[in-house]
Amino acid sequence: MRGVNGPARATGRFRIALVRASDVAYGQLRQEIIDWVLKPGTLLGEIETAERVGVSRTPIREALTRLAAEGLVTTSGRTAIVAPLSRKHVIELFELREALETQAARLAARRRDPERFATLLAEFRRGPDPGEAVDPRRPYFLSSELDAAIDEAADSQYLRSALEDVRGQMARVRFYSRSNSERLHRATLEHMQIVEAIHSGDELFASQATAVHLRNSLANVLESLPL
Amino acid sequence: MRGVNGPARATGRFRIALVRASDVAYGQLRQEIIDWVLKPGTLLGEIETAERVGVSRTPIREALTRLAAEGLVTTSGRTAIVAPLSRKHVIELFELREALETQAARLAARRRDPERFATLLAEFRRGPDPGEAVDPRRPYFLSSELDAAIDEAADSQYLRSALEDVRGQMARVRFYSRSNSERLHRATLEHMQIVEAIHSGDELFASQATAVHLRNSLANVLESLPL
DNA sequence: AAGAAGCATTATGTATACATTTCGCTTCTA
DNA sequence: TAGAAGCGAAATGTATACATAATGCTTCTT
Repeated sequence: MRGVNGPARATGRFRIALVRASDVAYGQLRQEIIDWVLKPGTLLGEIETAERVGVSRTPIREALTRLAAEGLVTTSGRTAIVAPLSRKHVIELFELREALETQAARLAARRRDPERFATLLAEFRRGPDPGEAVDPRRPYFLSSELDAAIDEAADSQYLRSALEDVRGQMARVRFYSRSNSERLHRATLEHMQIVEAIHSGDELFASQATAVHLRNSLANVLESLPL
Repeated sequence: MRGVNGPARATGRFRIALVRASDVAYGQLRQEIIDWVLKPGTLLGEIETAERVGVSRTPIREALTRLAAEGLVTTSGRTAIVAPLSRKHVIELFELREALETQAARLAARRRDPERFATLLAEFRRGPDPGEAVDPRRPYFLSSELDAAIDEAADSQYLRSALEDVRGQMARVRFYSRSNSERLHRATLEHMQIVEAIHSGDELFASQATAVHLRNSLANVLESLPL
């Protein structure tokens, strides 16, 4: 397999940025771990993984290193495995998440652009247009909109990158725990309360409402988690 | 340079674990960054770094990937540089640190072994033995003892690993900001208050005392930081 | 003289070769 | 039959070869 390497290709005046093989490997493995195609504990042999993904061992190694730093892969001795995920792991994940999200909410309340959160609040309050079908994915969309707005408002680089790692883990947890429409509704209400607190610049209540939301969320996850 | 590879060597019934070249590279680069031998913004070319450290590019690449995940190296496009460190970076680092340390203190107060923190408190209270010289490094030693005790008591894996990354960054900041003996004394008093709070199981006060300590610490760092 | 174009050097990204260890299987022995 | 020892296959760790892109310098043109 010669001559397939090189990170980018220039064609005329346009530059077509070919993604690096290590990025492809990282993205694919990450998605497969989140989607439980690769289950917790699965052994990630370099050679086997390289052949499966279709690149050589070098970019696989880099991808595995990155995933290990992100917490999705654990390296026990010489071998890399998909990070285990027990109830204890989930609980500890939420302990980190609580630390990060409450701080992010507090900073967001301190620095937010009120316009931005007024708009977001309107989106939360707006139901489906008349005659339009209810989009079951809308709560998830709104939730990620909120995450993005908080990240932007909090404007704290290190906090943000720590949160990104945690969200990757959360995606994996959420994929496996069954979503409950009753819980989904209540979660949306909790999100609205957080948006309101940030909008009004109430740091304390923003962090408290976030803490409450996370406790409820953890309880729901643990309840619906078949582990 | 052939035949120098291989991760471990078995000799008789003892196994002498040879460290991997990537670990050596990681450790050396990390220390050099923390000690400001490699200053913020320094370009870390793979070839040059490999020759300097004395290994090939492969382990250097892994070390750089790890350092990037840890936040000590920034990768802007294709090139890796030692992570910049402005006042803004320091402030944002403390925003993350506040989130993590207050949570760790809270969890530690919840789960601590009272004996452990009673012992630690005694160590804090004990002055130098009669006739013994005052050890100027003692405050730093006590501080890291406290960190270890909190990590152990909090018993939360993800939180701990996030804290480890932050502490690496902090070591770099601390190395550059001048230590002030007046501040050092007050910091020790603040530490004692944290130990007391955790010892008595007072979660709220443990996190509050930690927050206060971090604010004071940040103020001191910013004051003595020649950036 | 200033700017653009082209070429050479150098760096990164990837693949692969090779040394060594580890792990599993077989076989031998008590 | 159980356990240990030895052998072989496979995997990891490292070095290096090679392809391509980026960078800087020279040169040509207007």
